[in-house]
Amino acid sequence: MPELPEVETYVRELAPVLSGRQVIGAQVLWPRTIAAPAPANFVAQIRGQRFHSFGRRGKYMLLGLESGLTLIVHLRMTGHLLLMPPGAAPDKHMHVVMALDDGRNLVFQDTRKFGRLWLVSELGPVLDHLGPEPLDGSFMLDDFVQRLAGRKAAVKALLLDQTIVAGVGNIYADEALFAAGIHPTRSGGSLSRAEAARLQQAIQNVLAAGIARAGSSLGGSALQNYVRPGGEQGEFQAEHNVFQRTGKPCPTCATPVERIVLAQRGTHFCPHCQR
DNA sequence: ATAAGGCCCTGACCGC
DNA sequence: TGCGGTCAGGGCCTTA
Repeated sequence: MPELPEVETYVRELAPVLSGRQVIGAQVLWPRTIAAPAPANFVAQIRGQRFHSFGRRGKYMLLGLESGLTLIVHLRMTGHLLLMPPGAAPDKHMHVVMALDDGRNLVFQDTRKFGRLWLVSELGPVLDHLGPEPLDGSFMLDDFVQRLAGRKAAVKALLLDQTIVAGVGNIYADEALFAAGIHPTRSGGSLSRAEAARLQQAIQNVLAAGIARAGSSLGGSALQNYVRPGGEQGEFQAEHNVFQRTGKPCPTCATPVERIVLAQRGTHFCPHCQR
């Protein structure tokens, strides 16, 4: 599933190939994909726009256009933003097709239809709810400690809350808790300052490592899982210590990795190393 | 304010 | 082989 490292990989790989390209037309095949504006207005407004700048906030991709509008893309579970050569075969999961001036198509494809696109002049309404960005120096220990203080919810659930820290999803939450040696069911408020500091550092480390390996592609078909804009897989799954490794030995102590359900999410951890 | 649960979706997988 | 049921899950919404 696309989290911060996967979205960052998208931005880095799309920037050099999309920069300066113009959208000459667009089709919306599943209207609910367009969060704003109304789909007909989205089609009218994106026509003629030229890609100009590339950024990311949490799990949101920010594709800046020359006019000042921004195309915001959230891939959610199974979304892909693919750059397809001329004449590539369409499939039923392609919900938005943007024709580019070089003959290629920029296609939003999403099996489960949870992903969303916005075309907006102001980012605030879409992004303002997000907590600090974990890798740009705005993720401060004092603030993190304060956000966890008094919280009874499991620390794993709090890591998935995008208002506490932006961009962490199920994979990197489990991996960060493992790296910090913290049990996922611990309440947020029960963490000492030293534990919060370890967790903060672990979040930054696993996200940076994920980016360095172009994200995590898990088993299954390309339709279901993260692949890069050109269709290639990421490589960070080879470095997962606990995520989707139920029953396999913990790399540190060889205790079998356990799986529980927490906040409606599969949660993987080492019962010996994480306390 | 916080926590918990439902909802959106559909392919993969399981048991019969 | 075919079929029905269950599962996965990010963010948003409702409820308590």
